Amino acid sequence: MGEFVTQPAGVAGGNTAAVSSEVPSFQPLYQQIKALLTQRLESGEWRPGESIPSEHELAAQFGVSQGTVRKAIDELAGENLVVRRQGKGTFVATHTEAASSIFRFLRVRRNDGQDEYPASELLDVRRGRASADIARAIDLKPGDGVLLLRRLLRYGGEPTVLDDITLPANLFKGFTKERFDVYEGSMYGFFETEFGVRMLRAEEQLRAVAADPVTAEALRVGIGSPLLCVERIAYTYGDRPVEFRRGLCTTRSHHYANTLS
Amino acid sequence: MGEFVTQPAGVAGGNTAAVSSEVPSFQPLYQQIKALLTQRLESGEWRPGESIPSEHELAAQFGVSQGTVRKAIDELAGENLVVRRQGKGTFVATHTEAASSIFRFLRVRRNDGQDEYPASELLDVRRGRASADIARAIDLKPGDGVLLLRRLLRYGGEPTVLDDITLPANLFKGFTKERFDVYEGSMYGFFETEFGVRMLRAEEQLRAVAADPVTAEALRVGIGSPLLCVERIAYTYGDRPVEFRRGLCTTRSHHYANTLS
DNA sequence: CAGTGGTCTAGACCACATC
DNA sequence: ATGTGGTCTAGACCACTGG
Repeated sequence: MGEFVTQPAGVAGGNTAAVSSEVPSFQPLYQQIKALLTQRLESGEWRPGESIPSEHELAAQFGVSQGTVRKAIDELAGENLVVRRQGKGTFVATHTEAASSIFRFLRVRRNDGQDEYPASELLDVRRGRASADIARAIDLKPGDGVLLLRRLLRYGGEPTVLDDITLPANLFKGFTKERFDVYEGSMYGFFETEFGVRMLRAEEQLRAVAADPVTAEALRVGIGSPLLCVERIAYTYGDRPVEFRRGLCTTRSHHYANTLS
Repeated sequence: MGEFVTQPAGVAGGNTAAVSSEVPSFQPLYQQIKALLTQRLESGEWRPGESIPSEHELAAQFGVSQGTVRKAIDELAGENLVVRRQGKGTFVATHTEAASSIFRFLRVRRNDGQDEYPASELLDVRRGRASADIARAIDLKPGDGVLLLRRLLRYGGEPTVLDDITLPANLFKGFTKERFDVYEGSMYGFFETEFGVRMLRAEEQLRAVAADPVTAEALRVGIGSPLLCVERIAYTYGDRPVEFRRGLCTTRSHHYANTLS
């Protein structure tokens, strides 16, 4: 046991003597384990929805106690990289499940409180070059190839959100409207299964804007009507940004829900 | 040791025999400890900013191991009821600290990314009766006495957010504009130190609306301009709602920031 | 039944803060 | 030097799932 250990194992905190001015200057064992697991997750060693080895087995692999592995996995579960299921195992998180996490990246809700999953219609797929703004947002060079999607969300048939989505072209080679239309499920589920791009986290900025003519027609509101503007940058492993999205949303019979805790 | 234990201690999971159809049918020891600690926190046994007993001492009091107390406190810290400080102790969370948690309930940021704490001006304090809507929102009976505050937030002198705040009158007896004006710090800090009401969690609904004449003048925007409308219900211990708030926000040079994770 | 995650213990030692 | 939270261990037992 312990032959797979690539980090100073068995040290139990004895690694105080950092060479020079490093920021952490001390890293708990379970953080090292977590980093190793994250690496293996990112590498695709286990696919989304599959189970990873049991805590016991990982403990043996790394030559540490089960409690230490447990703490590492606890953090991964807290970051939604992984899902624990008692009695069954620990599974790589996936966007392709009807689990409760469907609304993790979808904050637009009906005012009456009913949970309704909207229908998504892809209106347009184009290829283009990143503007300076977009390039800065998703860490590209201006002029890099991007994919431009326009997408409409309908709640109960009512057009509610018009999204403009920008993706780095090199990560989504072979993207076509037809391929998306055939796919059943959420957009992030599509990205995950078809292109291996997993969205883990996102930051959003919300503003109120006046409806421009094109959006007004798509959402069936008057020109100049107030719309909620939601700009999102979504990140994958290593906090690398891989999507910029600008959504315009009618809030006649819907709202954006958020919890502060 | 162990004489303070009020729950089946030392059982180590042996409490399977629930009498009949109860929902949990089994509650981990650390959850019971957590419930006891929450109770003592709510009772005011320790005041905000004060330290609670050490893990070692609590373990002795409850007659359980330190690891079990630790897990209970971990969850309390996760819910921001309590703050851990290595080497110093565990402290009751407070809104009256310039810590990083100042922006926990303040999501309006400048577009340029600079963190600026806005100036707050209380424009009006009135007493009134709860409308049916408000009563439902904060769990009052229609006609119950409420406190109605109007408050303006300025960022760099620029009027940006106009808040209408409704509070149950019985929890805020003796509230006056003068008392607030004298107080230094955030509104929730004021509620906490002056009235013992601690806001722990909030739910918000965001919409885009057109500026009415009064708001337009206060925020120096044109009538009908799009404004971000933020409705909030804030909760204290036991998830009891104790504040309804409706804020209207210009998003010319500001935005509402949110992280999805 | 065996295998998995979940709880709990008792004790050791480390990092940090304070005196 | 002491007391605090933070890490780690080795092992036991429990709850849940599935064959």
